[in-house]
This record gives sequence, structure tokens and C-alpha cells, in this order.
Amino acid sequence: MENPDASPHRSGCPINLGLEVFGDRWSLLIVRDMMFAGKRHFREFLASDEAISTNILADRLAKLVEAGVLTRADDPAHKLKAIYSLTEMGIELLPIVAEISRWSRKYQPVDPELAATGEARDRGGPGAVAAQMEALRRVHLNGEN
Amino acid sequence: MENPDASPHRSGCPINLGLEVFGDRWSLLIVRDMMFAGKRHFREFLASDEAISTNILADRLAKLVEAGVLTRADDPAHKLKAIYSLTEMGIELLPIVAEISRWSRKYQPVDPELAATGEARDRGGPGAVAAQMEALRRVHLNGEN
DNA sequence: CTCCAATGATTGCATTTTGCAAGTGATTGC
DNA sequence: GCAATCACTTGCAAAATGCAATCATTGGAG
Repeated sequence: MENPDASPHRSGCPINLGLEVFGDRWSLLIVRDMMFAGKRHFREFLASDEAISTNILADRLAKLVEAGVLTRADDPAHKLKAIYSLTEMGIELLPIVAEISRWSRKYQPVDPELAATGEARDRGGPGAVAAQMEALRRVHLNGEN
Repeated sequence: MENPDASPHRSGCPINLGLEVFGDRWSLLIVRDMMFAGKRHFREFLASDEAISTNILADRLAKLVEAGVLTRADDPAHKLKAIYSLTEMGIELLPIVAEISRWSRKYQPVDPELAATGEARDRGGPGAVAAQMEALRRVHLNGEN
């Protein structure tokens, strides 16, 4: 116990606690890749447009696993391959990601092609987000929750 | 023109473009203070629980103004005081902030007292967020939009 | 068997960002 | 006048980031 009084959090505010988990330029991009591109492996995340570097990716994956947003497992077919899954906690980040998408599509110079899935979700009305979350549960939570 | 080919963005993905504006540990806390605590002045932001330092605060305020999320004006009563206002773009960050709050209240060790306003918003059902945004418009957009 | 490409990382190092404390100049209240 | 207040700026150490090279292991081809 080096410092028994050290509080791990800056405050107990919900916004702050969320930002402490995913408030950086990379974490939600990893979550996005899992949700919309079906990525599960280290090399797949590396291939995204934003060009994350290997040390940052390894660091963020470890932090997201520690936070309970992702889990890491050995691929049964390839011992070398690690396979990452979203937890229920991670899947429930989708409403946040969807709102960020909506805001950016309204106010930022988004690539129309990359905006298409978000637009489709909006057209789906309420329930589209819930349906997408259900689909993610079927892929990522294999009866182990 | 030091580098005429420099693209200002890592990618045109909506999630990425949003994170480039507010994807850090501080920006959304400033927005939160304006939305829920009615803060408008530099010194008020400094007084928050998370203890932002003056140089970071000055940097983030400038970046948010440049991004179009906030505006800065001289206080008519006090020449020394700067007064910050949310733009419509900034007010429309509320759905994102509200979803972060929901997620954190479900999964993080939030302070119950600080969670109360979010819980009330949830109890208000859909429309509570829109109503809160309308209230912010009345305060921050004085007929100048 | 042996080689070799592919795997998820780690390491070293330069650059950038952050955090903290002190200080700045202008202005206001008394 | 003059101390207090205002929004910042500056200097400097520490931490995070970005980039390139490298690592140990493994699976498959020949």
C-alpha cells in the first residue's frame, strides 16, 4: 500500500467516469471497429484508416479489457491469435457511439460513404440501436454471460 | 503554406471526427459544466471537482471556440470577464453527454448525488433531453442564431 | 525436419501533451 | 490609491504519443 488515500478517480461524476474509461482519441475507434467492421484481431485493428500504432493499440486493448469493456481469449484454431470480444458493458457503448455519429454527420465533414451505416440506423428509428445491440450480443456473448 | 498536402483529419469517419473535437479527458467536462451547472466564466470552470489546470482550460476553451462548439464574448458588465456560451452545435452535444451519463450510472461507481440529474432525465422519458436542449437555447442563443 | 511468413506484442527514442506552480497585465471595488 | 480579481501565459518536469525496429512463438510449405 504505497498510498492508501489515493483515490483512483478525479470525481464521482458520471461524465467524468465515462471519460476516464474511453475519453481519448483511440478507445472508441477500437470499439467502433468491433461493432461495425466485425474486427476481432490485433492485426485487423491496425489496418484502420486512422493508423493506430502497435504500442498504443496494445495499451488501449489492455486498458479496455481491464475496464471490462472487452475480453481477450486465445483463438482455439490459432494459438497465436488473440480474439477480442465485446462484453455487455462494451455493447452498451453503442448508444454513445451512435449519438457521436449523429452529431458528426450533422456538423463535421464526414465521408458520405462512411456515414451510410449511421444514416441507415437513423432511418430505422428508435429500436434500430437496440436491434444492432442484440445482433452484437449474438456474436460476442456466446452463452457465457 | 508549410505543407499544402497536410490533411487535417485522420479519416472521414463520423466517430473519428467527433473524437477529434472532444475526444479527450477535459472538453466534455467543460461542456457538462455549462449545461448542468450554468458555468460561463473561466474561474467557474476552474472550480470543478476534477481540478483542471489553467493552461489546459485555456487551451480547451480556445479549441472548442475554434471548433464552433462555444463562443467567447466580453462580459458587458465586467470588462475583465469573458463569458462563454454554447452554440447550437454545442447544445446538440447533450444527447452524447446524456448517453455517457446513462452508461456510467449503469457500470461505474458514480456518486449518487451527482447521478441524480441524469436519473431525473431518464425518468422524464424521451423528450426530456429535447426539453433540456430547448432550455439551453433560451439561455445561450439570445436571438443571434 | 527446416525454413519462413504471420501472430500479438515489446523496446528504444524523439516529439508532443499534460500537469503544476508561479507570474502577467488589465481592471474593479473599496 | 491599492489590494483583490480577472483571464490568461510562461517555465519546466513528467507522462503520453508516434514511429521504426525487434521479439518470441507458431503454423504451414516444402
